[in-house]
Order: sequence, then structure tokens, then C-alpha cells
Amino acid sequence: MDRSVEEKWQKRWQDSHLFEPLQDESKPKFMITVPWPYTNGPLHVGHGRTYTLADIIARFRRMRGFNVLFPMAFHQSGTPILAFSERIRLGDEKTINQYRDNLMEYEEPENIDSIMESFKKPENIASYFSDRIVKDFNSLGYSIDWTRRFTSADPFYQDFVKWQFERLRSKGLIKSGKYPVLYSVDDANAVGEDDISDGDIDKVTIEEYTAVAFRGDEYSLLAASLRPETLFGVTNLWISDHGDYVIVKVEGEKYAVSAEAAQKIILQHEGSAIISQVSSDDIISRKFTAPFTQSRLTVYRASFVDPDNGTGVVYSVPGHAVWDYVAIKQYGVPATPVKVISVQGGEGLTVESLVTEAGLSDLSDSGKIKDATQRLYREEFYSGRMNDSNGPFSGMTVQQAREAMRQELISSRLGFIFYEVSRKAQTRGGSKVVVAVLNDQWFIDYSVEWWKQESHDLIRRMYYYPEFYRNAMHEAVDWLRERPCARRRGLGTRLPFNSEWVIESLSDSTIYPAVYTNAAEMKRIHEILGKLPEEIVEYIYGSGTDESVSHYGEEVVLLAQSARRNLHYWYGVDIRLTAHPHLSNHLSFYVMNHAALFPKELQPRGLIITGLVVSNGAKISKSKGNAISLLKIATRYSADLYRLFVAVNADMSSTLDWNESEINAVRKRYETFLELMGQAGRQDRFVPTQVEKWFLSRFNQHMKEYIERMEGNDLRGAIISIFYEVINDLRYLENRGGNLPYSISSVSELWVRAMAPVIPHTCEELWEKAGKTGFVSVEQILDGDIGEIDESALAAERYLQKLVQDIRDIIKATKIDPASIGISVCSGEMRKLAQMLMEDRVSEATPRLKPFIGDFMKNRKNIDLGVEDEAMVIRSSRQYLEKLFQCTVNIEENNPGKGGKVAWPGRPVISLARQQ
RNA sequence: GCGGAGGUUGCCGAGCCAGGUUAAAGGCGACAGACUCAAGAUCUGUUUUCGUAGGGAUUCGCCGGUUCGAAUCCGGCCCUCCGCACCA
Repeated sequence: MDRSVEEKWQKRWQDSHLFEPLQDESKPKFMITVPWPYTNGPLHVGHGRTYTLADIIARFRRMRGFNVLFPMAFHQSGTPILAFSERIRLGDEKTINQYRDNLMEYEEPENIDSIMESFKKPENIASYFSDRIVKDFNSLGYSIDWTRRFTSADPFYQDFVKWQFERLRSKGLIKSGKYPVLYSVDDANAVGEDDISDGDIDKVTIEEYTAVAFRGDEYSLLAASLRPETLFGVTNLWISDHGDYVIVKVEGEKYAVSAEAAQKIILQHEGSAIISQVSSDDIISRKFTAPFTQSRLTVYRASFVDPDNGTGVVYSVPGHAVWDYVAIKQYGVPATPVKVISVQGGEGLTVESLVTEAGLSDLSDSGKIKDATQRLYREEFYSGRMNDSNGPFSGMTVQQAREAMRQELISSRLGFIFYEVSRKAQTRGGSKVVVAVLNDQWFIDYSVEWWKQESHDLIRRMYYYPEFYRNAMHEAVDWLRERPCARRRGLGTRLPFNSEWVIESLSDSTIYPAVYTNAAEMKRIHEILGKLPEEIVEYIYGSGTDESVSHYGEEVVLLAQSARRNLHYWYGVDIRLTAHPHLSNHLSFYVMNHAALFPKELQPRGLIITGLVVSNGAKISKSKGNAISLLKIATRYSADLYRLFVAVNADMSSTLDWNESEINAVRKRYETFLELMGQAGRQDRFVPTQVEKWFLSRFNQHMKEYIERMEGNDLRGAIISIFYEVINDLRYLENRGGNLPYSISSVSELWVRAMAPVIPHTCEELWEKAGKTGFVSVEQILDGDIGEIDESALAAERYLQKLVQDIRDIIKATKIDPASIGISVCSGEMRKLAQMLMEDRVSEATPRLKPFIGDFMKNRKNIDLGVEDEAMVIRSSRQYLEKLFQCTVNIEENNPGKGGKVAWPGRPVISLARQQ
């Protein structure tokens, strides 16, 4: 469909406010939402899929008599927008080029510089892309009610979020405590994935080491390990041969660690401090006592010890660590490897076997040593058991022992947890990234038992498509525990009870769909009062009484009452539709927050979870350059083609592959549809024959299936039925010599209505061209619209198709090119016999017919009484058959008894005459 | 490892929950034919295999089981994909 035609209808829909519903008690309501997008750039085909599917559902429900609300708003909270803006301010080339590319799609080249300049303010990025997304979505014909648009940065919304957090807190679901975070040393601030260079490609995670104290006379030596369970096998200690060491004081104890480690310890343990330098000569001159074994250990210098990893001190376990084994050999350290873990099953790996296998003799083979270490770590972790030399830990699995020994070390003050980054990382600004422990991190405590119970109850009541996600939701909710809900930086709402913290961006977006129902009133109240007081939000959403808000004046009270009514009319989102990666985060928060804050009747009713979109089999990502923006789609392919493609090319729950050849295939079908619709023509005097009757019945069947499948949210199945199958039927009808204009015009009105949810622009245009008034988008599709399904018409055509297939099979098997085809149909007498036999009334058969019973049994599965007058069906299609097989076709009634084959109902005898 | 999904005919992808109507929808691709000067588009047929009569044989990851009957139900095994957190 021409772009200008699509734009015409989009404008008409907007001008007539077609999709801006109000309360209407005469209709059932239907509210459908898709999670709001984050507005740091243009959206691509992947986002478009979920909104398109939601729109098709919204449009269908509207046509089924529901009062449909499909609203949308924008998410602007969090750090990415802030970080991007900062990078543009700092002149980061990669970011600037990326945004310039984005802008090229929308803007005249001469405007780009000034827009880029405006992006130095983060809120401008957010508002710019919000506006673009609205345009893009309109260009795809979505029936979104934009009057309810707002953003997570709107002051009235933030007052709503504050109310939410006060409520959560009053229910005892908010707490604070210590928490490790990634941290930038120079910026003295927590950092997220997008602040770290290559953080998106190569993720940085936090690892928990156990710092183990080896007691000495003046100070202890603090080694850090991921494998505390190997402590019984320790033979000596290593320090770096190139690092600087200091004495750090932690909770009254003095430890020698590398200078780098001291900095990390200080960030992780409040009150700890460096008290002096210490030379490595001094460390080496001393002996230190190992925990558990109490052996006195010697310290050596080693090249493989990295002062910037862990504490810069390593305890040596040559029996279970490849590095240590290679090091004692290379340095000639007098140590004997000790085995403290034995492995049952597995690959039978040991340090020695790995060293021999890979020929490791030098610490400079670091790549190979790392690989060997990894393999051994895995083997021992999953299949290892502590042997008898491990004191109280003997016999435990490695996993049990690790935890038990760590606990023992901590409680006897011989160790503590030390956090380290999983790889060396720096911020995009170049500052080193380490792990710091924040002392007053705020959490939402999702582990509270009553809350989990309420959530499970809600999950049980909800609708799911596909159904198996119900179970996945139960699992996701069980798995949630305390979640940090606030950060030190980023855009968003400040925590009402501690304004130094900004509510984290997923936590501020859990119950926001409720605001769609009454955004206008809330905004207006905020304008009047300059804020949205907690009392009023409580009145609208919670349990407040009229008296509790009466002092705000009549206008405010009326607005609040209206907001409350709207909430109670619309809320409870009927369908929330999104892709599966949201399940274990957004959707579980969505469900749990509703379970905590809303009464049953306002809780979510259903979820539809979709698959992702890939492009030519590859994951879509901006860095690969295969992200096609939505604007490009509307202009390059047309909205309706995209919508049809999304609806038909994959089931909602599976991955959709976006590729040109598939799009072209859909385009051809779409063009065929238009071409067929163009052939519709009223034929008032035409009397339908068998094949037209068949088509109409088939169409009605497809229509019925369409409605059933759409109601079950099987969009793809519905469209295959009403689109592909109907087109195929029309093709068949044409080849059969049926009357195409008559047939199409008989169904066109209903057909256009059925297709309207998927290709609304095309259907509006067709609707108008057919002389209809009003919008097809708000027409109804009712069960009563479906005409009669004439079983005998269907049976007759089925009979003919089977006959054609049989003739073809015979021609194929015998390779005869027939000069003529003789068809002899079952006689009335034999038909009666067949009927008797089908009903097991064998005894009633006359003696003359009894001999045929054997033949009946043989052919039973092919015998079908569905067609009354077979000869008539064939005679009326004789021309078609003769044309098809390029020979004459003779029909006669079969006269059994003369020998040869017997014709049964649904099973005429076919004979091919050879060419002379 | 934990949790979830899945392995279907050249490919994509239905069917499986409610066993028979299923050699298995629909699409793509391939091949043949019609149309055309030709190509493209469109239409028709074929697309596991055997067959001189509409039939037979063997198929739905592998091995067993239940059943008159299994792609569909049950058990075991092999393999693949996805999520696992503070990040939107």
C-alpha cells in the first residue's frame, strides 16, 4: 500500500480521536500494555514486533465489542541516558558518531549539529527520542491512545513512585544494609555496565574471594583465594616479585598486602587504613602460621603473583593448583604437593597429569596454565570430595567444604570475604574499576514469605500465553531475594526516605500502568497544587476517604474522584505483552509489586510472552549494524506489509527471523490479496453452482477458525486461515472455472473486516472504495456474521478432489496417457447395501448382495456416504475434468455382478482407456 | 550446577496438552508443465521410497513401554537453545 495512503488513514484516525476511549459501562473493557521503552535512541524491528502484536490484539478486541485501551508512555530513568549525554559532552567519538547516525534518519543534515549540542543535556536526549518513537509508532498505524502519554521523569509521576515506596516501606518490604558494587576509584562512585569500557561486550562481575590470615609475629600475611577448601594442602606462600607491600589495619588486626589490595580493602571495610609500608625482604624474612594445619610456612617471591589481583599474596597448594606446582618446580622450592581432594568419576584430571599432558614447565606459559587451572577447578568443584587429611571437613564435597571452611575462618577471625572484579576493567573515562562495599544500600526485600505467597496466588489466577510461562513465573518469584532498589546516580525519582539515593530504573517501573488510567487527572492535580500529595495518591490508589482529601478544595477532590473511578474502571491490565528476557526481572517485579500494593480486582489478569527478533539469523545489535529502525520499515516496506509479516511469519512465542526473501514472499501474497479484492464485482443474476457454494462454506469455516484462534491469541494460525487459506481457495475456485467476481464480492466485506486488525490501512482503503462509511477499524466482527457452512457442498467438492487425486495416482502408477476416462459411480442398490453394512445390519442384506460383503470390508476405509448424488457432482464438473486431463470423461452407473470392480459410495470405479 | 524450552519430512515451521480423520497444515526452496520471442511474474503438478490401476513399505532425536492403534501418552538416554540479577 502506498505510503501516502497509509499516512492519510493515520491522520484520519488521529483527527477523529478513534483510539482514545473513555469509560463506557455498556461494554466490557480491555486494557493491553507493552513495557515502556527506554528513550536513549530509536527503536528497531525487535521493539516493533511486540507493539505490533499488541496492536493487532487491541484492534481485534475492539472489533469484538470491547472498550479497548492501548496506552503508552516513556521510560527515562537510569544511567545510560546520563552516561551517553556525558560522553557527548566529553567529546567521545564513538558515542557522537552513533548518535549522528541515528539522527541522519530523521533530520536534515543542517539541523544535526544543533540537536547534538542539545544532547549535552540528558533530558533532551530523552525527550527527543520519545517524540521520534511517537512518530515511528504512528507511522506503523498503532491504535495507541497518546492522550495518556507521560514519562518516568514527570514530577507528578515521581510523586506517585514516592507514594509506592512509602507504601512498600510501611509494609516492611524495604530495608538497607551492606552491598558490594562496582566502583570507580577516581570518580568515587558506583558504576554500571555502560560506564565501563567494553562493559557491554565483556561483562564485569563481582567475585567473592576468601581472604585468609596467616598469622605472624609482627603482622599477618593475608592471602586471597577462590578455593579455601584447599587450605589443608598449603605448603608455602607467594608474594609478587615486583609489587609494593603495605600493612593495613582491619578491625584491629594488622595484615601485609599489596598496595593495590589495601586500597580495595579500605573501600570494602569501613574504618580500615594503611599504617605503614613494608618491604618484601621483611616479609620474606618471617615465617607465618597456616590456619587449621598450624604449619609454619616460608614465603617466596614469584613472578606470577599479580599485586593487583586479590591481596597480592597467594598461598601455595601445589597438589591442587597448576600455577603453584609449576612455580615450585621452576623456583626449586622444597615443597611436596599434598592431595587433600579426591575425585570420583570425572576425567581423572590431576595437577601432575595436566602438567605432563600440556608440557608445562615454565610460568611464562600463562595461557596454557590458565586453561589447565580452569579444567581442574571444574572437575574438583563438581566431582571432588575432601579426603581424610582435612580434619573436621573430611568427607564433605568440595562445595560443602568451601562454604564450611570459609564460615569457620570468618568466625575464628582468621578470614573475611574479599571482593574482586572478574577481569581488569576501567571506566570509559579511564578510571580503575574495583569493588567497594556500600554500607547503606537500600533494598526491596522480595524474599518476604507472605509477599511470595500473595504473588504465587496472583500468578495462579492469571492468564498466560504460552501457558508454560506460568511455571516460569513461579520459579522467577521464588528465586528473587533482596534487590538493591536505589543507586547513587542516574535519572529518576529520589528515595522519599533518603534523598541521596535515586530509585533504580527497574524498581520505578513496576506499577506504572495504573497511571495510564488517570494520568490526566494526576497531572492536573500536580499543576494545581505544585505537587501530588501522598494523601491524594493514597485516596486514588489506596484506602483514603473523601474526608482525607476534602481540604484540598473542590476541584482537586473532583479530579481525585475521577482518577479513582478511572482506575477502577480500567485497571487490572488484561494483557501485558513483552519478550521473554523480561520474565525474570521486569515481569516478576510487576507481578510482585501489584500483589503487594493492589487489591485483587486491580491486579494483572494476563501475560503474553513473545520471542525475540533476529535479522538473517543473527542477533540484532546496534554494533553489528543490523538494527533496522522502525521509521525505515514504514518507508521502505510499508506499515501493513511489516504488520502482516510480523503476524504471519512466526508464532508469537518463537523467534522471528527478519530477512528480505521472507518479506518478499509475504509481499507477493499481500499483492495477490489486493489483486483479488480488485476483482470483486456484484453479480446479482448469477446463480451459484457447486464450486461457489463450496467456496462460501469454506470461507465461513475459515472465518470461524479465525475468530477462535484470535481469541486464543494464536495470531499466526488465525491469519494463515483467513488469509493464506482463503487465497488458496480462490485460486482453486478460479481453476475450477468458478465465478471469481461473484465469490469475492460475497465475502469481501467480512474478509476486509477480518483482515483489518493486521493490515488496517489497506482495509480502510478497501472499505472506503467499497462505498462504506465510517472506519472499518471500529466495525464489529460478530459470530452472527458468519454465514452457513453447507456440509454437503463441502463433501461434494472433497469428493471431486479425491476423484482427481485418484485419477492422477493411477496415471502416475501406470504411466498411461488416457484417451478417455470412464467413471462408474455406485448404484442405488449398492448404496443401500453400504449403508446397511456401515450400520452393522449385515443380516438384512439380500442373498444376491451378500457376495459383495467381502469387497466392502476390503474397501471400507475409503467408503464415504457424504455425497448423495455422485453422478450429478461429476457431470456438473465434467468440463473441468476434461480440461484437466485433456481427454473425454464418461460417466455411468456401476452395475455390479458383471465381474470387474465394484463401485462403492465415495469410491467410484475409474478406468483409463489407452491411446490407440 | 539451578530453572525453563525444545529436537518433525531439503529448509523454516504447525501438529503433541484432549492417541486413530497425519506421509503429517502453511510458507520457502527445488524440479516439471502452462503462459511468454526470452526472462521475470503468475498459475498447475511433483517434491521419503517402491509400484503398468487409486496400493504397499518406512518415517516425526535414540531405546524401551502402554494401547487394537503413538509424532501425539509413560520411563530412560543423547543433543540444542534461553535465563541466572541490580542492567535497561
